[in-house]
Amino acid sequence: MSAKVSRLSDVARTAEVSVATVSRFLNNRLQLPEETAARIRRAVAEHEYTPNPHARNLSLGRSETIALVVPDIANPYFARLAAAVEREAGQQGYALTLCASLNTLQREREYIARLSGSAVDGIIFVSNHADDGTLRDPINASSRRVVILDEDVGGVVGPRVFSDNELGGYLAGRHLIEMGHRSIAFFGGPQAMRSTEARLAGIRRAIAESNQHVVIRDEFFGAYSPEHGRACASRFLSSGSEATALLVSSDEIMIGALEIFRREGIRLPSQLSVIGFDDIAPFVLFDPPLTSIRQPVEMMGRRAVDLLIRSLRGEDLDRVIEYLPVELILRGSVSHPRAGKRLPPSADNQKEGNEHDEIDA
Amino acid sequence: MSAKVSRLSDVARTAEVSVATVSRFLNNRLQLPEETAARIRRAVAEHEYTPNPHARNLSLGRSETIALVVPDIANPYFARLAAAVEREAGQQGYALTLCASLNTLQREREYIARLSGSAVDGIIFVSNHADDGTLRDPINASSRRVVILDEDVGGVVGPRVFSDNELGGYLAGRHLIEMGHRSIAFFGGPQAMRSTEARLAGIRRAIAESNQHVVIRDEFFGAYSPEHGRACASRFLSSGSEATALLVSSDEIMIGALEIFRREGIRLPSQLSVIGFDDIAPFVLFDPPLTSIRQPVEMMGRRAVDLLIRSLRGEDLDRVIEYLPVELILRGSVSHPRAGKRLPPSADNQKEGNEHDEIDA
DNA sequence: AGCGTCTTGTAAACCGGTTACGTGGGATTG
DNA sequence: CAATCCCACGTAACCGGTTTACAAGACGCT
Repeated sequence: MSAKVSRLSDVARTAEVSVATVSRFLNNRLQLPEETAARIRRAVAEHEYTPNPHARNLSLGRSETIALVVPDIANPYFARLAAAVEREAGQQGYALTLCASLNTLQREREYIARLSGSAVDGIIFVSNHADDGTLRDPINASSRRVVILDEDVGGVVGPRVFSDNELGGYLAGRHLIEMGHRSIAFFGGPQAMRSTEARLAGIRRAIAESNQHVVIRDEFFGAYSPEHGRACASRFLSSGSEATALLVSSDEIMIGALEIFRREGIRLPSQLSVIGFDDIAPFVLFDPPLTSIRQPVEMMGRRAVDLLIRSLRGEDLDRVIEYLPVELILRGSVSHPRAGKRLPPSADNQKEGNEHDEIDA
Repeated sequence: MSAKVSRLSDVARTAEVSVATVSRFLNNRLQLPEETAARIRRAVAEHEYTPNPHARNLSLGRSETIALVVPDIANPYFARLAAAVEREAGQQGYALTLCASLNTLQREREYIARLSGSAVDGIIFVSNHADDGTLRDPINASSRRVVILDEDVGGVVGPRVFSDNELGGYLAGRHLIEMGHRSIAFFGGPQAMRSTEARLAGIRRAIAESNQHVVIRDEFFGAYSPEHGRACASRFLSSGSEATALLVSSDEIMIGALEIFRREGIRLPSQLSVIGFDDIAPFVLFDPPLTSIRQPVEMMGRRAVDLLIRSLRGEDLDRVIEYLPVELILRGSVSHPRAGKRLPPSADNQKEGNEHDEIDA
């Protein structure tokens, strides 16, 4: 089938020069008189020569490959991130290998270990669980070759890129307060994480600036998962909370929460205003269309790649942290608080469908 | 920072044997008396030795890495596929490199070229546009190292994994007919593609089996994109089509179409019943929850990896084609056809929200 | 004693590039 | 005219593994 692949030496022989000459010529490390250059070009074409990447990697000590470690690629948020990272990496001449950590320290460490084995040149590292310290040391040990993305890992030095979570919390909080809400619930991610803290801090700043008496009523923390969303929503409803508005810290949590609200016949936004976070899912088409904080996912991916590659080239980026701006996307899931009292969940107030509330302009 | 990484020779020196002995011992190609074995094991541990992958790859001529070529990773459908592929590959000891083709032949060919350069051992190839023949030859030239997934590429020999698109069309068609629809519209993918043809063929089989007079009214073909979905929906509405039901060939197309239907105030399912295809997006939460054909995405990914790896090991799988079963997920977007006449689109029948129809059991 | 056969191991040739160093010859310079 | 420099390229040593070919010693057998 495919003819034997040609090697550098084949080209050299045909061009009647040494392998060194061909290698250096092809890598632009050598000016040659046009005649010789043409001979080499002709030989390359004739043999359809492409350098063997394994040999090149071994010789060069690098592979022009970076790894992206994410908890789960099927998650649309990480998928978008991965797409952006792949794109930018590709443009810079790097291939991308994909690693799903499933949020386990075990696998995360394994992937970092690939660095020292130099299977990949660098890693973009996204985790979304708290670190017990196990991650910090191996990451720091391979300094200049890791950038942290999306969620901080305590104690590592090195370039980091995040979305501006505090701003997200702030924008959401301000909007809710402006709409008249005075009691706000928060379905957060894992408690110990910087992003969760920052979002909460943002809400608090909005409260402080408002000069109103606003309280954060029900704070629930847990995994970025529909399960956690369902749990939050159930606890929220059965607590009989007086909160009239809700900030939900991720699409995944939102999806779970909405399932429960729908099942329990909670009408949005008249009985409860909600704001999402991430805005990756097609929230325009939800019932109602969801107002949401949008994360700058594409830009995060690109910035991370850029920092990593510059870092690999030797720049000292250890102190750089980028916070990329989020946006508030206004849709139909926030209204003024109304008197519509929510019922605690029970077996018999489940409805087949639910009515779509009118939306306040 | 990190101490110099150790090489095989370091281990050999410490263990007081030759490198060949260590290598063969570590690769289980040599039985050694316990005493020697222990010395080597101790030396390995002491040096924290891991073989240099580049050297290994060069020597072995393979890299235990496969590539997944998809049009776009951000697309949740491909993201799910990628997750499944990564998972299965990882379990079989293979790394996965991710390649976004953006549906361009140019890039698809580049990625296939990486095979002959042996940057990767094999490729799982997903395209979703028709091939003009350019793909067939390079793929066939690297036989035993490519598996085609999800959408056929004309003329290639080699293992292939698809979902059972014909069955999908059939299940959708049968359901619609059973619900009383006699005029069905079809928003398809690209016309020339096998998957599109198969789905249409499925509907036709359902019609034939029904012994009813059923017609397929508006067939629109185009890209798997929201834009195409919007275009389909606009043309469909302005054509004043009499179709009472609609099969939409992908989540992406559906998302675009729903935008238009919503904007034009079309009520689902009373004015129009719809069935989706893919069922990756959280359609439960849509308005109304969407009935949909679900593709066996996880299984497709796993099967593709399995076939590829067996193929790499030399098995002759050139004739195997797997069709994996789809399911019909019943939700709320299909009802009996009603008299509710749809209005052609105009500037003044746009509504802010839309009412949620009751759903027929 | 002589011989075949394990066992245990070594030396060296690969894999296919990159690159430090060297060299012959013509042009330039003191 | 010798010394120097530059051009155009060659030689060979890497990179760090795997693997083939082969050898020395132990052991058993005749």
